[in-house]
Amino acid sequence: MSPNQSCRPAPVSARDKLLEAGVKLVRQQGFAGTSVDQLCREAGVTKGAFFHHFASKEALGVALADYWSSSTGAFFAAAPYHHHADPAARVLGYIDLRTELIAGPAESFSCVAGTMVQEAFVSSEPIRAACNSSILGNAAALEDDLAAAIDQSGARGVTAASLARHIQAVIQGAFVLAKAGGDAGAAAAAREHLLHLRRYFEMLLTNENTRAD
Amino acid sequence: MSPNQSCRPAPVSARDKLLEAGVKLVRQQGFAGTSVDQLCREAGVTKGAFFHHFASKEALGVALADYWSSSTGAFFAAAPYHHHADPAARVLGYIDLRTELIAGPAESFSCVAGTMVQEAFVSSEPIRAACNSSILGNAAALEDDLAAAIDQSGARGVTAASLARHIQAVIQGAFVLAKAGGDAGAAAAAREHLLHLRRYFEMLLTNENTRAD
DNA sequence: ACCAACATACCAACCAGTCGGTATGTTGGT
DNA sequence: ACCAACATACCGACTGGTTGGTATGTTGGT
Repeated sequence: MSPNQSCRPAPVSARDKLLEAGVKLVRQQGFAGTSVDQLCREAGVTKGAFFHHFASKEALGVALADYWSSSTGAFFAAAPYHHHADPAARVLGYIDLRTELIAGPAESFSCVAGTMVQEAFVSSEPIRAACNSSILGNAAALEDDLAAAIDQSGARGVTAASLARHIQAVIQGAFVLAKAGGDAGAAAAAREHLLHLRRYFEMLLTNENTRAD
Repeated sequence: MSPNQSCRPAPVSARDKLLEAGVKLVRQQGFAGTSVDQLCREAGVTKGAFFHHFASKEALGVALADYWSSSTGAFFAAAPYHHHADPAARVLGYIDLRTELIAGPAESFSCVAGTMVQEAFVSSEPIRAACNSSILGNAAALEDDLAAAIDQSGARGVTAASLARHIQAVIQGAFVLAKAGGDAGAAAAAREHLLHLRRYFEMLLTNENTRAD
C-alpha cells in the first residue's frame, strides 16, 4: 500500500490538500503526533476549512484511510502484472511490483493505514475499521489469482485468503523494520523481506513436489 | 518481542512502575498518544517522580525500549527451545514459542518497540535507535542457530542475518494486521502468519532438495 | 546533616474544536 | 433579465482544557 506521492494528481480543493498533507505527516509522525494546526499549515488552508470538511480529527483519520485505500487500489488495479497468463506469475508479479516501490526513505514508501492502526486500534474503532478495510482491500485483490495458483500447483494446507493476508503482513513488517533501521539502507533491507516472501511463494506454488499430485 | 505482563515481577520503585505503565499505555495508544500525566496516573506516582527519574518524555521512551529489550531478551534466553540438539529445531522452536505467546487482545501480545518506532523514527533519533536495538537484539539471538541450520541443510541464497531479521519482520507484520483486525480472532489470525513463516523455514532448512548437495 | 526519592503547585505553549463572518455560487419565482 | 433565498467553501480570532516541563517543598534512611 504505498504508491508514492508523485503518482497522485496535485490536489485542488482544501479537502484534497488536507488529505495529501495527512498522508505526508502521518507517515512521518503518526496520527496522534500530528496536530490539526500542523495539517492546516502543511496543506496551506485554515482551521475553518478543516472543520468545514471534517467533523473532527478522527473523521479526517477515517477519510485518510479511505483516501489511501482508493488511491493505492486504483494504482494496483492498473498495474501490468495482471497480464501474465499464469496465475502464479501474477502473484509473483505483484510481489515484484511491491518490491520495486520500496525506495528512498521509509516515510516515502511506508503505509498510512498500517501506521495509523498501530496507534488508533484501541482509541478509535472507526479508524481501526477503515485501516482494516484498506489493508484487507489490498489482500482481496489478490485472492482470485492465489486461488487459481493454489489450484494449479496442488499446494496443500494453505488457503488463498490466508496467503493474501500473509503478503500484506510481510509488507507491513518490512515497513516497521525499515523505519527502525534508519535512513541508510532502509529500502534495501525492506526489499529483502519481500525476497524471502517471494521465495516462499515460489516454493509453495511452483515446486514440483506439490505440483505432482 | 512480547512476553506478556504476568511474567515480569511486580514493579516496586516509581521508575519501574512508570516503565510498566509505559508498556501498557504505549501498546494501547502509542507513544505520542500517551501523555506524561496519564503515565503517572497509571503508575500511581506524581509528576515530580516522573521528572526525577526521566529528564524528558523522550528519555522515558528510550528507557522503555531498553526495558522492553532486556525483559524480553531475558525471557527468550531462558526458554527451553535452546535444548534441541538440531539447530533447525531450535529455530523452529523459537517460532513455535512466539506463536504460543500470541493470545488474547492485540495490546497484550504486541511489541512496544515496533509500536513506538512507527511514530518516532523521524521525530526522535534516540528512540528510533533504541527500538532498532530492541528488535535487532531479538534477531541477533537467533543468528548462530540459523547459521548452523543453513550450514547443515545446504540452503543457498540466504544468510543467517537476513533470515533472523525476516523472522522479526513477519512477527511485526502479524502484530499490525492483528491490531487492524480487531478483537475477534486477532490472535488466531496473527498466529497464522507465524505458521506461514514456519512452513518457509521448514522448506528452506529441512528440504531434501537443498539438503542433498 | 545530607541526599535520594518522592510530592505539590504552578506555568507558558499548544491542543482540538467553536463561532461569527465573508465570498462565491446556484436555484427558482416573476 | 432580475433578485431574493439558500448553499457551499472558506476564513481566523477565540476558548477551555491539556501538554511537557519547572520550581519548590517534604520525607525517611544513613
